[in-house]
Amino acid sequence: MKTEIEQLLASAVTALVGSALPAPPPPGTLTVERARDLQHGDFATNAALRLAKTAGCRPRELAQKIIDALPPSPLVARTEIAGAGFINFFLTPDAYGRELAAIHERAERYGRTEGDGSLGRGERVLLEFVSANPTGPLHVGHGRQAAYGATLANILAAVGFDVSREYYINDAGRQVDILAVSAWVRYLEACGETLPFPENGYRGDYVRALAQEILAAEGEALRHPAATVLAGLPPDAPAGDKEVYIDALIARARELIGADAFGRVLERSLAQMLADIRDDLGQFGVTFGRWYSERALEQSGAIDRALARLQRQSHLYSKDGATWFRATDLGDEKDRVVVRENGQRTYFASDIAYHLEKRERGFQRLIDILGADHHGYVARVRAGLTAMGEPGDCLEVDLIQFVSLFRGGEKVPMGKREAQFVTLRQLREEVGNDACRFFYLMRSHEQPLDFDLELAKSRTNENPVYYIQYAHARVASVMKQLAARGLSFDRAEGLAGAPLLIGPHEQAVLGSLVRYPEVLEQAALNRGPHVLVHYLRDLANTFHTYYNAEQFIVGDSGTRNARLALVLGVQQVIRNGLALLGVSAPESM
RNA sequence: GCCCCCGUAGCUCAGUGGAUAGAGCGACCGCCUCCUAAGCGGUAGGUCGUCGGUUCAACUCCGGCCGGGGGCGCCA
Repeated sequence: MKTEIEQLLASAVTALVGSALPAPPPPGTLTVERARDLQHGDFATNAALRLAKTAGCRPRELAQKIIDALPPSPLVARTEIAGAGFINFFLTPDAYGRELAAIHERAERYGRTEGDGSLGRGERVLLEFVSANPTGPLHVGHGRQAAYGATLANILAAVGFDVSREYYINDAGRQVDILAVSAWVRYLEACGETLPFPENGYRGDYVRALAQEILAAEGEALRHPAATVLAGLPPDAPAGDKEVYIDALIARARELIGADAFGRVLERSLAQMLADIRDDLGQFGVTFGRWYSERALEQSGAIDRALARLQRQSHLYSKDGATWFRATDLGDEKDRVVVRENGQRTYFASDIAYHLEKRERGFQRLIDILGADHHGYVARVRAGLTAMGEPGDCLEVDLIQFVSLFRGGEKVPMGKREAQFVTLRQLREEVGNDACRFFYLMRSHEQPLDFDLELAKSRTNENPVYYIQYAHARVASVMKQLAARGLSFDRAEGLAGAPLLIGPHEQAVLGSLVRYPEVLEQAALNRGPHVLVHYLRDLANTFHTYYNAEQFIVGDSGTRNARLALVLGVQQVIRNGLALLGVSAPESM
């Protein structure tokens, strides 16, 4: 609808070039927007205000010329000049009737666009999100990233982007060795050994579960006396350095049980963690087209290729025995190590290799969704891409602010390495998937989120989750009522009767309903799923208001079908919107 | 010290240059003999942190302060 009006405006202004206007207006000046106030019609444009200076006349005069040049349209009932020079467009009842028919016709595809006419124009986008280290269960912060990423992917796909979703598995570094050694220490405990747990180990209960699996698979073959394990190790924190200690412990484990057995412990632990993460996300309705292994990346030689490419462009140098990337040349605040003194590549090295590889696979746009604590990382990866000859702006990073849980007004303490943290799984089980996804998406991702557990769980009118779902269920209820009275819905008659929908509440519902496609585009452009959440709430509100004000929707035979066409349209749009959010649309509640 | 995010109603937050700044919750007052009251209507509540700048127009853009959160490793 909006694009049709914009096209009218564009053709009017184009017709004025040469007479009232010296030159065609710069792109982006000819936009129409939803009027905020009903008195201002349906759409408004400030084009005359913006073009008045170059036209050399007063805004209101130019507005009149534009109006005179507007081609006739079945959508526009009338126009007016308002305020300093706004042009307001009032739509015909038929304009809404057509859109309502489109909702019925396109059904679950309503709002979706694809191909050249769409916002995305089929551009290939790689959306990488969650990518949590497979060293423990997902926590509530990952949950927000998962909900955000999955919904953003849905929205981008709906407006015509060709979206691929990917999870990058950091399975190559030291942290998985730490996971393995943590599991082995718990295994030794399970065998009956007594030894201190490393400060820098993973101490969550899930590690004990891993130990039990190892015990079941290996028996006591990997058992060694605690004294042998600890002999000659440096002191752990607080007396010593916990990093040094755990590295020594890893080396000791390899030495005692052998590299093969250590590898089996590691593989088993990794596989178990990944299975848990995958299952957790799957239950949350979050799936990926590809789970990309850092080790696979390494084995493919991609990291070597990336480093060679940097070397060739003279972006690398040696200092203190390490190899550095001259990131400061490209906007980063300091240079970054890519190969450590001990010969190991850094996480950053594999990361830029991964991003290069994404480009090589043909993705025009790379979107990373990361926790807010990763913001420093943006400039350096972008610098890396630029150094390798890729456009730095092909990478976009959306940072997701932190989540705080509240229970009865009290903040729930969370910490990653401590045993006490709240997992996504616990959260989902406590409040349910629908409430969980809804609450995660309710706020802008740029805003820290206070997640109120009591509110999310409550089945009262305080809880915003059910409000939208209830509107959907209410329409289903109306249809049941219709059937119970031996009546049926005549779609053709309903759509033909759209001009009968002239009551103020009906107009309000129609006005809200037809905004859906615009809202999707706006949500996509802003990378803001919360825009959709707010819209659905607004639509549900206009519907509930109508429902309460209307005496009896199925009652009057003259308007019955038109009204049913309207409320079924509401139901369809709500269902489509909730589907993008990953929230169910129940038939009854 | 440097970098990022934020500051809007009592609380939680929408509003990325336009017309009289909005919503939910909380508070107060109303609405069920009929399609689900998980609903609806109404009232109260604001110098948009602050000072300056940019322009026809600033909550919105720019700069300085003040306040809150986060980040600055040869960790990931």
